[in-house]
Amino acid sequence: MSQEADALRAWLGLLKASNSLKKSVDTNFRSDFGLSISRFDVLAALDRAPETGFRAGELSQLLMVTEGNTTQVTAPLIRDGLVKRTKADDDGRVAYFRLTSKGRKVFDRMAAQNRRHISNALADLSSEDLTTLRNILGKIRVPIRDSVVRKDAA
Amino acid sequence: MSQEADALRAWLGLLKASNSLKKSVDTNFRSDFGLSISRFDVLAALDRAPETGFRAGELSQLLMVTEGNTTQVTAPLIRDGLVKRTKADDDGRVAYFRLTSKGRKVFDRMAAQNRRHISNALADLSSEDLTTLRNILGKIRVPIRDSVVRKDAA
DNA sequence: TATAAATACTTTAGTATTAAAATAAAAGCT
DNA sequence: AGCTTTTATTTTAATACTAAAGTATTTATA
Repeated sequence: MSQEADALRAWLGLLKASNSLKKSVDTNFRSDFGLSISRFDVLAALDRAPETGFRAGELSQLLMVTEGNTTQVTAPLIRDGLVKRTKADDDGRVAYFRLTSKGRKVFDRMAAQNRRHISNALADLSSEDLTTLRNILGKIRVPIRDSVVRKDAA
Repeated sequence: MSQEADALRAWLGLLKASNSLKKSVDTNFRSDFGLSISRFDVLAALDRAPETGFRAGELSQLLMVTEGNTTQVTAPLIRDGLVKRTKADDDGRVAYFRLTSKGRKVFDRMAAQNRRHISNALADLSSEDLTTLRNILGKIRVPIRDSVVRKDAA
């Protein structure tokens, strides 16, 4: 029965570790590049896109955010010339997003700094720790919400 | 040198696990109690407060958020009668926050559901996994930002 | 081929958050 | 007692996010 308590403690530890490291990454990005971690995430996703870029929907799925969020987070990146938004010529509804060369340059510098930052934060973890961590995290099963209102409760 | 890559992968796994479980907890809280995870966090902190409650500053520290945030997150809880805000009578600047009995009742139900939810999400982790996870997470050292502008750079 | 339905995205309204400015009260000089 | 500084909290302006409503555009169908 103490499994509940142990699980809860582990979860709180997970949340705390992730929050504080994330906050530190964000602070660094903001002061060194004037960009938030969310904007960095967009650049990182687009860096792996094909020539044509990603559609808004694809980008949202990769970033695990709503499409409305994608529209908004990309806006300042477009304004600042790091991302280019193009309308598909075969379907007027579709928008493609891709990195500009300026965007790629900025991303490369941010990514390099981020690798160092994270590597430093995890320096006390052995190579085995890193593997173990990933394995354990992989065992977490996020509960699917089952209480979705059934329209036809026949 | 591939430590950097391994560390980065572990970090991304950590972020993903924590984000998705947090989102699922939040979704449950909202649909079952109409409260966000942030508001639950306030109730949880106040549940452990002494009779007098916590001051705004103490609460902020515990929650690891700014005082401005505390003012705002508590506002709707006060409006809805789950939290009581009292001015200290010996120091006009200080505000104390504590749970009302209604607040405590709501918290108890939320906490119970949360324990089940988390326990379920971590059901595949052995008792040893839970310990190992906490140990590994404890090895993470969040980098202190050293670039603070020194006013007297003599 | 006109209209209905579906799709792709953007906009809007609201919550959560921070940093910085504003407010108010207490404490420390002189 | 009257300034000045410090302390405690709130308010304001801005970013990030979601859900739901709105806008086009395309596809299906009668």
